[in-house]
Amino acid sequence: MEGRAGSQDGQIASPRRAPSQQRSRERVERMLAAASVLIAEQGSDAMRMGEVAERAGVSIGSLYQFFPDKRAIVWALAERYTAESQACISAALADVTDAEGLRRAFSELVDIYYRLFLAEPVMRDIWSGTQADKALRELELADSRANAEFLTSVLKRLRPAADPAALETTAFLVWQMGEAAMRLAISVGREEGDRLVAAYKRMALRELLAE
Amino acid sequence: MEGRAGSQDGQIASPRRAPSQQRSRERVERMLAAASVLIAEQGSDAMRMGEVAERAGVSIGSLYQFFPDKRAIVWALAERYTAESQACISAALADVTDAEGLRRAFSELVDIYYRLFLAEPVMRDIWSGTQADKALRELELADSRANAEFLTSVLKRLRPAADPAALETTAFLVWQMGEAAMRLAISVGREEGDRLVAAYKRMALRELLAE
DNA sequence: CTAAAAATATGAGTTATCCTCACATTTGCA
DNA sequence: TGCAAATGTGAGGATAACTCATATTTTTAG
Repeated sequence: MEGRAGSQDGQIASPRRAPSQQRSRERVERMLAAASVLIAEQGSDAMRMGEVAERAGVSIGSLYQFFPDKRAIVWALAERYTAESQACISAALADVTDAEGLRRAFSELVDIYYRLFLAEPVMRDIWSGTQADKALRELELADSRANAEFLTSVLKRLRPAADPAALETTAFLVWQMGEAAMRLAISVGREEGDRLVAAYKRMALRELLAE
Repeated sequence: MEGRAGSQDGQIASPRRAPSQQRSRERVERMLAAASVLIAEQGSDAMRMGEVAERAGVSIGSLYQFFPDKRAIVWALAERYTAESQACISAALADVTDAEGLRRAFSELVDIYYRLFLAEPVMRDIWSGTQADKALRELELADSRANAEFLTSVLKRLRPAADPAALETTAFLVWQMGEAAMRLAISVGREEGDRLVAAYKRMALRELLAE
C-alpha cells in the first residue's frame, strides 16, 4: 500500500534523529500537533505527509528528519496517550483494598475510558487502526500488559489464596476484552454502545470478583 | 497510503461486473485463489495487484474488470469465510436445550474457531486487518450479529424469564469478546494463547449461564 | 449462418503518494 | 571567529493502484 518499497516489518521506528535544539523540539511539536488535527479530521490513513508538513509550517524533508516514516508519527502520538492513561489507571487502582473498592474503581475506570474514546477522535482512530500496524499492535499489547498488571496486583491482594498465574491471565484477558468492548461500543450507535459497555462492566466484575 | 486518490469511503465494493460466462467465472476463481496464496504468504497489505494478476495468469485489466479495487478482493474472500462459518455455528447451536448442552456446544465452538484461526493464515490476516477497512469492519459486525443471534435464541430457550433485550446484548458482547480473544490469542505465544482462550471460555460460560 | 451486440481481455500509461538526497542554512562551541 | 554538528529544504525518484482505448471472444437476434 505504500508508495515506496514496503517497510512492512513493523519495527519500532524510533526517531531518525532526536531533536536536541530548542528550535527543532518546537518544530517537532508542531508536526505532531498538525498530524493530530489531520487525523482527527480524516483519519490517520487519509493523512498525507505533505499536508502535515504544510500545516506544521515545515518542509517535507524536515518531517523525515525526525520521523523515519508515516507510521512513526502515529506511533509517537499513540505513545503519549498510553503514557498519560497509564498514570491515570495506576492511580485509580492503587488504593483498592476490598471487593467493593474494586467494584467502584473499575466501574469508574471503564466510564472514563469510554468517554475518552468517544471524545478523542485521534485516540479512536489510532486504536481502531491498531490491528493493521505491527508496531502499534505491539505498543498496545505492552500497554495492555502494563495496565493489566495494576489489576493483577489488586487481585492478588484481594484473593491471596488464588493461583497468581491464573490471576494474571484473568486480569490481562479482562483488560483486553475491555479495549475490544470500547472499540465495539464506539462503532455502533451511542445507545447500543452504552448498553454494551454496561454489560461488559457486569461481565468483567463478575469475573474479577468471582470465587 | 494508496497509490491513487484514496477511495476511503468504505463502500461495499460490489463487483464492477459480475462474471456471466463460464470462462470468466473460472478466471475470477483463479484470481481469488491467487490472492489467497499471496495473502497467506505476505499478508493482504503486502499483496500486490500485479502479482495477483500474474499468479492468476490474467492481465491487470482483467482483475479490475471484476473487482473495483484491491479491497474488494479481500472482501470477497472474507465473505466466503463468514458464509462457511455461519453454517457451522448455526448447526452447532441448533439443538442445544439445556445448560449442559450449551456448555458443551460453546466450548467446542470456541475450540474450532481457535484452531481455524491458528491454521488459516488468510482468515487470520483478514480479520486482523478488519479494523482498518470500513467495509470489512461492517462485514464482520454483520457476521457477528448473525452469529450472536444463534446464541441469543439458545439463551431465550434456556432463560425464558429473562429480558430478551438483555440476552441479545449479552450474546452479542460475548461473541465479540470471543473474536477479540481469538485475535489476542494468536498474536501472543501459543502457550499463553491457549491459556487465554481457556480463560475466555470460562468467563463467557459464566456469563451465559448466569442466574 | 451471419452480423450486430454484449461480454471479456489486454497492458502501456496516468496519477497519487511516500520518501530520499544533495545541498543550503543555522546553531553550539573552542 | 571559524569549524563541526544539527537542522532545513524541496525537486525528483520510486512504487503500486487504477484507467482506458482498443482488441478479441462469446452470445444473441434475424
